[in-house]
Amino acid sequence: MMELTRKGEYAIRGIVYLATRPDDQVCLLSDIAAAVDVPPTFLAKIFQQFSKIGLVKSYRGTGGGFILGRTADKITLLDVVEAVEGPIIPNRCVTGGDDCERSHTCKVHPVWVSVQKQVRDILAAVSLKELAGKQEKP
Amino acid sequence: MMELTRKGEYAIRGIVYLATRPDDQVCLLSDIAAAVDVPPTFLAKIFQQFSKIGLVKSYRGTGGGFILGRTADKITLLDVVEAVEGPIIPNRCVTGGDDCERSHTCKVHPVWVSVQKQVRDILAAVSLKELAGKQEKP
DNA sequence: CTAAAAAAGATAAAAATAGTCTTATAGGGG
DNA sequence: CCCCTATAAGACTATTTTTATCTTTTTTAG
Ligand code: SF4
Ligand code: SF4
Repeated sequence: MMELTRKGEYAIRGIVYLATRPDDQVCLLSDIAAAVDVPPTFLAKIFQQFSKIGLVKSYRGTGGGFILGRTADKITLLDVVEAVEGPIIPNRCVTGGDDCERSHTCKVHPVWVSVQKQVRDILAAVSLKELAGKQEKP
Repeated sequence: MMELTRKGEYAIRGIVYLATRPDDQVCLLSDIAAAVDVPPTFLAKIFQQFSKIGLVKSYRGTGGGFILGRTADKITLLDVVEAVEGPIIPNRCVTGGDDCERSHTCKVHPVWVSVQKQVRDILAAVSLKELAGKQEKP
């Protein structure tokens, strides 16, 4: 259970690759797709989602492509995963909107709250900077 | 992402209810299904899976039904969830069988290992006894 | 023998996933 | 202005998974 979809996996690979490139280099989608071995049309959809929420910035037309929307240390794995997979919801009672009428008395409910928090915390603690292994200015 | 399916949710509800019953009382599937508001035929499939791995013990024929396969304190949420949803696999590189050829160098891989461990630990720490709120012998 | 109850397997509708394809839009260069 | 390149957006499709239901078989108490 709880498996990341291909879309999520592709999303991570794509944006991590982008983070390894020089900060100001506009990257072609086709180059990214080839580098991380993802169907280009599928990756296009993913990057469109990134673009909408500002994770990446896109340039159209000749010389166009993608760069990160903010510096790599300000983008976490949680940002990336939630961008394409939606929020981390281990069960329907932890959507924030209190979906299950049993949740007030249910002894299982707090377990899912805990799972959600732990997973979010782990993913939020990892930035693209670390994943890309960018070297600091000397 | 990572949402428990209805099957998983139903499975938990069903077996937790069973754990609230007196230890030696054989319960009808139809009673359990009604009590936890799950389609009886669907719950039947779920309890068949439980039965196969010994989480519950089934009795066929007249007077038949289900009881827990072992005491409630020896059955964890992890047991229940994995019984019907399969192992906790946050990404395809943490199946145990090392599926992704990138996993040796991939910086993301350890994150999924960590997620998997945390979730498993949380679920394994909760037993049906706690969930059922069984009272101790005085 | 018979009625009750779970086991097993076949079937099926609905939803999610994993893509593909086509058209529109924007920008740069000649 | 026209053409080439590149992303944006939306329609479309195939496959897989989920969520069941139905039917037949097996078991067992009485
Ligand atoms: S775990 Fe409890 S609160 Fe959450 S969906 Fe299930 S019954 Fe409802
Ligand atoms: S996170 Fe890394 S090791 Fe895991 S599947 Fe993705 S590329 Fe492979």
